[in-house]
Amino acid sequence: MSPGGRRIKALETAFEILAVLKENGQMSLAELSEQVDVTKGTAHTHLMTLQQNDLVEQAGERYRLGTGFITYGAHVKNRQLVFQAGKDPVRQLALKTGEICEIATEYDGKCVLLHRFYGENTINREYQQTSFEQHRYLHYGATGKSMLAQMSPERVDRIVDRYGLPAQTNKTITDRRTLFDELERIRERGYAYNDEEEIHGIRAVGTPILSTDGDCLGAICVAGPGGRIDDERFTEAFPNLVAEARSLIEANVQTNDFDVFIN
Amino acid sequence: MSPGGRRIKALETAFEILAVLKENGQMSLAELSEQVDVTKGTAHTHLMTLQQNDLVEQAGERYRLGTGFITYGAHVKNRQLVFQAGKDPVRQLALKTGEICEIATEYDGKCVLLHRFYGENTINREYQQTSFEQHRYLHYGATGKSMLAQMSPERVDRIVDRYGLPAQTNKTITDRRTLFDELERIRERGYAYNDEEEIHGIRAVGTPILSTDGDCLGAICVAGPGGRIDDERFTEAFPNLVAEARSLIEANVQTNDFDVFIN
DNA sequence: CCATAATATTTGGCATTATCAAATACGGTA
DNA sequence: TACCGTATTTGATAATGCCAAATATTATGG
Repeated sequence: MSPGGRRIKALETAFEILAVLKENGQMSLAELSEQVDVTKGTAHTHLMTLQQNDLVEQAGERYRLGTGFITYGAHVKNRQLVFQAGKDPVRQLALKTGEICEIATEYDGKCVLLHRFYGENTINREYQQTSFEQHRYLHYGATGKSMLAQMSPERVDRIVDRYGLPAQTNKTITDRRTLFDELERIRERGYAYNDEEEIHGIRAVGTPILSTDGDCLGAICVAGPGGRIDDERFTEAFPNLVAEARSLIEANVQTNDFDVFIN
Repeated sequence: MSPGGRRIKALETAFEILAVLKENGQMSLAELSEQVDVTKGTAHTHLMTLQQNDLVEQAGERYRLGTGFITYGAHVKNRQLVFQAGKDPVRQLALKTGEICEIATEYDGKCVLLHRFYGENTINREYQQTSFEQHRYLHYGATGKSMLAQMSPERVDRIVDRYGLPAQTNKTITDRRTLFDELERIRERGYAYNDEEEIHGIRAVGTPILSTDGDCLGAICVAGPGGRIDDERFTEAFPNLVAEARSLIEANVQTNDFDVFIN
């Protein structure tokens, strides 16, 4: 992951500042310089440079992350093939099911949530926006497991070695053997279940999105509370709808019927 | 804007790299070092540091911006009061009108698009995702003008001095006098129109969102193609629906019925 | 109104290091 | 195998990031 070589130390200091700001929301210069372990003067010069580039903003005496991240983030998201090809079909999926639908991709062995669409059944604060704020473990959810199922066993092993299989609920897969069996079943079925493995009471059905030459571009899922998702929807209706969306998206990927590199 | 003082030069170099990468999408080391005007060695060390922090990723011999921006961006977005308070009402607005609805805020005299909700009428690629990738001029649209209308004349003057009033279509406001008149009318009405001022064929109705003590937190709007938005909807239905959403949001802001700093 | 304190900001100087230039390694091609 | 065009690493040094201390700012209380 981190191939030996030099690093720019000043940049690493800046990253520490950004990480601490993300952690704490907003901080005074004194708090910040204490946490990051640099003098106030140093922290100040860094903050000024970051501010000038919109990655930090200052409200009174408090510093926090700036709106520049929003535009950079949008750029990265918009250049994800699976998002470009998937946004319309997945939006349709959310409308049809009335539930939450997500598009995700994988980076560095973790799950990156790209977009979430809300169907009409979904109510206020049923889902945490903060899922976007950190990459999640792949073995937690339907999108993650869909993507794991597309990887070589060696790659899966390496990911598990690196991150382990921490539990999120009492149904989370925490055992390597169980995980490999599950991935096998996902490959057979073509889609993945998540039955309260990440959040109590939440079920989801997901499927990977493959490019023409078989690369896994990401995954999609539909998710909702168990109260609204009975076994019929969970095992019949949703898998069919998800498969349908997948076909649409993969057709989009093939025809490239969208602009990936528009400016 | 840039209060005198020192800067971290290495950080500025990193920002140049990020900006060039955003501009060009993806680049080889050679291209990049040429554009940024540093040696390949220097660029390489920077890229390694950026990559280690997920702000850059490497695909073969090409570098591009990384998924770390997505998580940082989500963090910033989720901490915007207007987004937390507005997301549910504006989603409802999109469902009711069937059109596109947006939540935006202002930073540094520009418009920052936070979120866009799609009603069922909206079709594939009707709107550019790239609006998220850069801050837009405030005088272009309904959200921007709503926010301008809440500022002091001095502040508006300073913004116009700084950015000018560039045209986007032949209906864009390009004259300071006209702008001030328009802002006055917006204040009287309580909402702003955008009749093809930003994009040919697109009309929008927007309104600011104010905090309890009168600060402007941001703005919302509903937008769609002229073909679907006749004068009745434009001047009657939409203003009412937008006003209704505004009331809901401002009530949310007051009661703080959401978690801004959840983790 | 001044004194006090706690903050942010600026400045001087030195040790660290970001940078350049050049050498090396790597990957594809003929 | 030799070649060429990449990326990557390395050595040396001029530049600068950093610390420590000085100054400015802002808020608070008597």
